[in-house]
Amino acid sequence: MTERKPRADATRNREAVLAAADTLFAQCESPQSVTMADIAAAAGVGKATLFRGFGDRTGLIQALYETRLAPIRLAAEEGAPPLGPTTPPLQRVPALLDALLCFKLDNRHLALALEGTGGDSPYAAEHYELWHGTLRTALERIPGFADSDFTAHALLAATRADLVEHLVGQQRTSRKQLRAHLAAFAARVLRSRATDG
Amino acid sequence: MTERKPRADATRNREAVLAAADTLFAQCESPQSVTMADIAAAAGVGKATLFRGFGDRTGLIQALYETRLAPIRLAAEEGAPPLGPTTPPLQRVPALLDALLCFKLDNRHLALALEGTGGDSPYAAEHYELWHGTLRTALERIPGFADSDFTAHALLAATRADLVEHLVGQQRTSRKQLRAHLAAFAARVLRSRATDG
DNA sequence: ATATGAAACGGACCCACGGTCCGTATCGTA
DNA sequence: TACGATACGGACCGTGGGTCCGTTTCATAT
Repeated sequence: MTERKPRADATRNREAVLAAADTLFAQCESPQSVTMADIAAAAGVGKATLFRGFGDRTGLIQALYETRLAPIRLAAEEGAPPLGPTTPPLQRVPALLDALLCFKLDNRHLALALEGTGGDSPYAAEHYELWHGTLRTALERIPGFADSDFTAHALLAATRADLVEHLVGQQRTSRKQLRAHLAAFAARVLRSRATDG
Repeated sequence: MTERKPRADATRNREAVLAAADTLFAQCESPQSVTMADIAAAAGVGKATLFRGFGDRTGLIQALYETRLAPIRLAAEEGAPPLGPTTPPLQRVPALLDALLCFKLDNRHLALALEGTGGDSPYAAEHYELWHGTLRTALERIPGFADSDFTAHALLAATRADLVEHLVGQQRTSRKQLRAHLAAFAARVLRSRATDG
């Protein structure tokens, strides 16, 4: 037997940490105020366990974010319309953006924690590449659509966590309004044909 | 005499600090790596002088940013076309965005430092309100243009410092390309009439 | 010139937080 | 039940933002 089962306490602790971090970020005022020690304490675990399991703060936040996002990502990669790849791009692009926006609305603090990690650019994260790739591909399928790479970046930028937080948290924009705004914006970008002068 | 002249050393030190911070940010690899102690040392000044003069790290960076941005801001507020307020909006909006982009290209590290301060949202900064207001006003002047408020946010989001850094610093996009991309994107947004269905 | 007090100075100091170390406890296997 | 591998936890460390307070320097009034 060269295989070795992973230890039970390790996986149990990993779950405990993710759960604790999730609730802490959800409750907190600002992600900045949630420390690694807080998370460890809330999970009933030593600090070293956090760093052993996730590398560093960014790693933990990314793991948590990725876990939460997984269902949506799956739906976008191989799910049914309107998110899945079989959807015609003119419907799929707005659907993808709306799904992402809703996710950020539902996980404001977590998204804020991820994008505001400080030193590490949010554009380095794996999941960003994924969304960007998906969106870019969809845009490329629109006949005569140019600059799909930059356009994908620009559209994603409109869903940045701190912008969402600013509009919803500070300026009291409603969820419905924000979704409508983003949809209208995306529509504007998509509607405009590349037959410019 | 109830008035009192400001002390000479105070103003002199303020300038020294701003100059030192400017060069340090310009040279550094990542804004994160420039510490307050570094700036104080480079300026030949005690740390307390930084905090007395600017409040905290964010305050210092904002002051520096504001100083550098002032000429462009002035041109946008009361200058001649194509930046000034007399320009027709369909030309002015792209001009404003291009000016802002160029500024961020020329001051990548500084802009990165400002937007990546961590706890403090870049949307809280005074200068953001200014740009947003200017852009929104210009958009409102376009007949039949809806959602100018959100659109202004979304367009500005396409010039975010970390996006610029990602495209130029990591992905080797050239200055010319990036400007062209942003211009094309803005054109797409502007070209599309609000006569949607 | 000089006395005077307000304003500014500087660097030692504090503390919160991310990250590490290592002796100890626990798990899976034989 | 013995044993090696793996994970544990909390004391510990370094760094960096921000503060305190005794000292110095400036502008003013005589």
